[in-house]
Amino acid sequence: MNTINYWLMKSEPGVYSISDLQNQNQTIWDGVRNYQARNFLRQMQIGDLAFFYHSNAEPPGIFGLMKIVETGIADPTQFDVNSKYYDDKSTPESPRWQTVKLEFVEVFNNPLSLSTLKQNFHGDELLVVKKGNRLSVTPVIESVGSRILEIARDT
DNA sequence: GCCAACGTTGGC
DNA sequence: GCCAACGTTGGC
Repeated sequence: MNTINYWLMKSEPGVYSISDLQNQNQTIWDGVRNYQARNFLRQMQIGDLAFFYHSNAEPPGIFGLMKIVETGIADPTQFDVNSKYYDDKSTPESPRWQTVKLEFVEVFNNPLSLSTLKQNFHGDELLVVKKGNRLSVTPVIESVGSRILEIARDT
């Protein structure tokens, strides 16, 4: 079966924003150092769609869409002694942190701020609106994902 | 394996 | 800047 999954991925726009991805077209999503988030990265399939969420932003929310174009990439920053994401327990033979390559799809006409998301979805439907949730990579159930797309593309 | 101390995330 | 809600670390 080749079902397309939806994901939500957070980044602080001051560090890396949807505009940065638009300019670059593709990026490796590096720097994730949380096991639960990494496990979701491992589950991603080529062709899956991911919402780009701006955290620590004004306002926080979903601002665009990207697509997974490559999976199972060893995060290069884990081997870089000068990176803040360096992990001395990880080796190239058995890397601890895997990630994906993403391609820009679109900037949303109607971004969905966190408050808008809270009006439309509950915490059990969409983890990012759940109080206390800090995961930077989360799955989005399909019906919620397509509803977000509808709202985001509405003109 | 427990859990206190500490660090981080991220909304407000 | 505040602080709630986590996750991680390390002594025992």
